[in-house]
Amino acid sequence: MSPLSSGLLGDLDPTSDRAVFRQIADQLREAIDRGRFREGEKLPSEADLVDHFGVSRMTVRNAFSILQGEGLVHAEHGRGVFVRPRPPVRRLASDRFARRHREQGKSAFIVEADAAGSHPQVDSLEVKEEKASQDVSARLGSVRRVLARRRRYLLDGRPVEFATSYLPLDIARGTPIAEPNPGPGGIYARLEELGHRLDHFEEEIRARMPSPAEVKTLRLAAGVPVIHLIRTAFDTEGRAVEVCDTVMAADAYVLSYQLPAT
Amino acid sequence: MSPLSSGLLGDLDPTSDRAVFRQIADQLREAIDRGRFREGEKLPSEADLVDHFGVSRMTVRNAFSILQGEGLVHAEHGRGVFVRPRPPVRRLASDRFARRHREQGKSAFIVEADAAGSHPQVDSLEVKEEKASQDVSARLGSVRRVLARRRRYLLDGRPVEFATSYLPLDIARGTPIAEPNPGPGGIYARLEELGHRLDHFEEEIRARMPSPAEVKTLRLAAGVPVIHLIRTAFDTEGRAVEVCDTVMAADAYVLSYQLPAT
DNA sequence: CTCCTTTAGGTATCTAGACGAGTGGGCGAG
DNA sequence: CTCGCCCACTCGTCTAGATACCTAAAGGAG
Repeated sequence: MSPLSSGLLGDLDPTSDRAVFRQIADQLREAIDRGRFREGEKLPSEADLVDHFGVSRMTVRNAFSILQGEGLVHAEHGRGVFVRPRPPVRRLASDRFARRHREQGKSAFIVEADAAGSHPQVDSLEVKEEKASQDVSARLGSVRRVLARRRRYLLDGRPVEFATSYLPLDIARGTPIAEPNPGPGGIYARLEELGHRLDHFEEEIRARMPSPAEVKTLRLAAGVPVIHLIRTAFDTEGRAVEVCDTVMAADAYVLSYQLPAT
Repeated sequence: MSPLSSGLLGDLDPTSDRAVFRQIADQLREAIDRGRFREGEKLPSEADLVDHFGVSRMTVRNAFSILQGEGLVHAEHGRGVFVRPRPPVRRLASDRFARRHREQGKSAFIVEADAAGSHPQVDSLEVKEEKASQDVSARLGSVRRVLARRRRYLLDGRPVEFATSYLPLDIARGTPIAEPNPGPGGIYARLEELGHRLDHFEEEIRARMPSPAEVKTLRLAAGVPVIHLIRTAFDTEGRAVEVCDTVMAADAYVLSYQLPAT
């Protein structure tokens, strides 16, 4: 019964080359951008728009699917289509692996989330030895088998990233690193105790659309890309001692780096 | 005419809860992942799949639209649907603004692309004074108006990124920085000549789906996110002397950073 | 008052078909 | 042999339903 309170949306331009469903998407997008619909607010229903624009339902759904692909809205079965709220983001500073942050007790993720007032969780822990992929082997310097540590991170119940660390067996086997809980300061603290003093990290960053498996693991909404980060840790002798492969929900992160100008 | 050479695709599972169009998308995705269809290769036409699976055309199109959203395939009007080739990527190293790279002559982008054997172009140059956005003003330390330098970068004819640099007027006005071509070494070289010795940069990285305007400017295919990078340059006195806002086609870039472990 | 059922209003999926428009190969006219 | 046209194939857009299933609120049974 909401006859689309007049003024929110305009009319179609039948002379335009632009497809009708695109015009509808354009109008909705603009209305959202202008704040006519606020975050979390319900958009007009498909039926409302069918009436308003005098088009068939598929055309309206087509328009919505564009906006979904852009990550602007999300549909809830049986409820409606809503403006997607921007979730709070986690900022990753480039000094997040500084030694001083390791001295503490808990893992970096937990400490940081607690400080930000969120409720952190770590999940689906798995530690096992396995064959190194070609890529990991190349990064670690031709290792055949590795210790893999898999885990998923959640913030206030929402999965935000999952990561796998790979370590050469000659370093990790039989050490606390091979335990589910490696102890205070995480595996970097253990690596240093084992005599592998860390020198620097190298991070490679890509962004892409998630695979279906990633959508499931991170419970991603439509139109949310992932940030794929591959970090390699080097000790003072120049040896790569760990590769960490991380996939993050892009809408939950801002990465921050400092570069010297020299 | 191509009755879908048997074996490439299987059958539907009518007992499955999974929607038919998802099952079709799953099969196509798996076939692509397994290399049954190679990069650039044409997938079966909509009509082929309608015959093969015995479903309506909209159902097949729905399946294709999923794969398009994942960035796996792209459709060409009148030709077919093709496996999207992975374009060559540009690697951005974290030392790309090191002073030694500035001494040369040409801009960083040109030098680097030439070295990689590609044909670089810079485009849609615009230099003008304007009101600072709230965000830019905050980053530059409460400046009201700024000099904005806009440009777009292309590699072998393909747009890969566009960027806007913002500089405080008291620094840039009346200098070569306000010229379309700031001269060898780019604006960072000019800033140092003007006495603003650069100390470090701060980069903030986000990934998201592009706006329609960004799709147009970067000629982005469906299912390709953008990397949004905001760099702030600081001089040795701790003053922010430039903010550069860059939007990159995510499928064309790998960013690389070095972090100290100390 | 609580709990279950009903029902109205949403979206999800699917069908069947129509017309438009871009592409590229074949064929006939010259 | 060459050029231009036509046609088959292909994706793009749109219509008009039908059925399924989910959600939330109203109403009735206990």
